[in-house]
Amino acid sequence: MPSRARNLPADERRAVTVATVVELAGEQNPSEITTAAIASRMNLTQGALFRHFPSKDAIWQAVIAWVAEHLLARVDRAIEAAGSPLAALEAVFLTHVAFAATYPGVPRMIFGELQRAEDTTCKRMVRALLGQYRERLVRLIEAGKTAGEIAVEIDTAAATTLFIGTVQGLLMQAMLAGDVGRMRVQGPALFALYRRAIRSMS
Amino acid sequence: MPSRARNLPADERRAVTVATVVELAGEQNPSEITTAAIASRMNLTQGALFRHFPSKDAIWQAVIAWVAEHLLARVDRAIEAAGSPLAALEAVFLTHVAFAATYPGVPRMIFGELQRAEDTTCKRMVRALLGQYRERLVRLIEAGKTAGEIAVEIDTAAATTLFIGTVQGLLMQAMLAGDVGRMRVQGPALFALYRRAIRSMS
DNA sequence: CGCTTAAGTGAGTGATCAATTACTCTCTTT
DNA sequence: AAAGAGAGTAATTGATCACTCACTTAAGCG
Repeated sequence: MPSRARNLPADERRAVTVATVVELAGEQNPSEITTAAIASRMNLTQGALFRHFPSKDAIWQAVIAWVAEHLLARVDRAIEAAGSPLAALEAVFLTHVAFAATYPGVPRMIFGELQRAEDTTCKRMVRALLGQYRERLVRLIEAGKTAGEIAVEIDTAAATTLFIGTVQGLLMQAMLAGDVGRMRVQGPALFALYRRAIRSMS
Repeated sequence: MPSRARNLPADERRAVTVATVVELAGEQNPSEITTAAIASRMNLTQGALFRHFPSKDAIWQAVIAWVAEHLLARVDRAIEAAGSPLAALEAVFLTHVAFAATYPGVPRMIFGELQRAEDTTCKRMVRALLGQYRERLVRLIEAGKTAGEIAVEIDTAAATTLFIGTVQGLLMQAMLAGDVGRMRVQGPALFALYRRAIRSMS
């Protein structure tokens, strides 16, 4: 969202920068996004960015913080609105898929950070985000077991890994086809399979 | 595998180069591997690489061709040795996981290529590889349906996506923990969940 | 209005990287 | 043993990138 307004206050400029990076990451390989490209999209000179961020890495940290905040907020809202643990899992799944379809750059960034070998601040932030996400899944799966919706003999850790992998598979399919919109269409069929994997045999 | 021999014949040098890139990709972000780093690992000067490859991109193409050849060969061997479609699916799964654990750089490369937005030769090769892989999965799942091992009401396309996603989830878990070895341990539990998702209810 | 402060400009700088090139070394073949 | 071909060296080139800085412009406030 390139604003026409000039001389934005610092916090707004930072927010616009984050939004711009998310937008650019949806169009190209995140690791190839240059500060010049970010600035150009914002109708700004490249040097101006460094008035608001001490380094390019700081920009990435701000972006990841934005993602963590918004994704987890949406997930929590989906969980609250659901009537049962299994319904909540489905709502989280569809929320996650919708988020990825809305901001296709986000999964690309997450992938990119994870495949980095060194333990950077960004990678640690991504790891923390996934940890919190996984925490919520564990809680739902355990609740589903006591509610009788999910088979008690299921390995909870494996079930969370499969949940994330299910989203992942959908994402990879979409990246292959270059069509993020199809994710929303294929999502329900994939979750149906996931439900078969974990449901109790009543 | 840096060879001590100097002045290798061209085809051997190309093979060593591919092996070196696969090795390096297991240690660092593939997109950050420089021609200087490859050469240095081979005890060679950077310029020498360009005697054998016209460009850096050509090196990547050779690496992806190597991956496609070896991964598919292992998968096909696993399928042939299995006694039933469902057993073959499990064998493919474990083979894939073992391959990723042996060459941790390979999934990193695949991810990296897929998240590239432009339609490069490398990305097309990765897409072709995944297409052939998916073809084999479709064949096994259809065979499993007629054999009564897999529920006929399953969406075959979704089942292949889930299969790949299952491996994917395992990989992401491993990349997060920085421990590729644990993949082999957690593999069976994950495939058990996948089996629950697709098996027939006899 | 005038002054202060924050935001933005635009031309750098040094580092890094893929690719090139002129030259040297090392095999193989006869 | 001589010679030619192929493999490797080492220095270089041009492009790109993150980051800097002296200067200019705009916004807000008494």
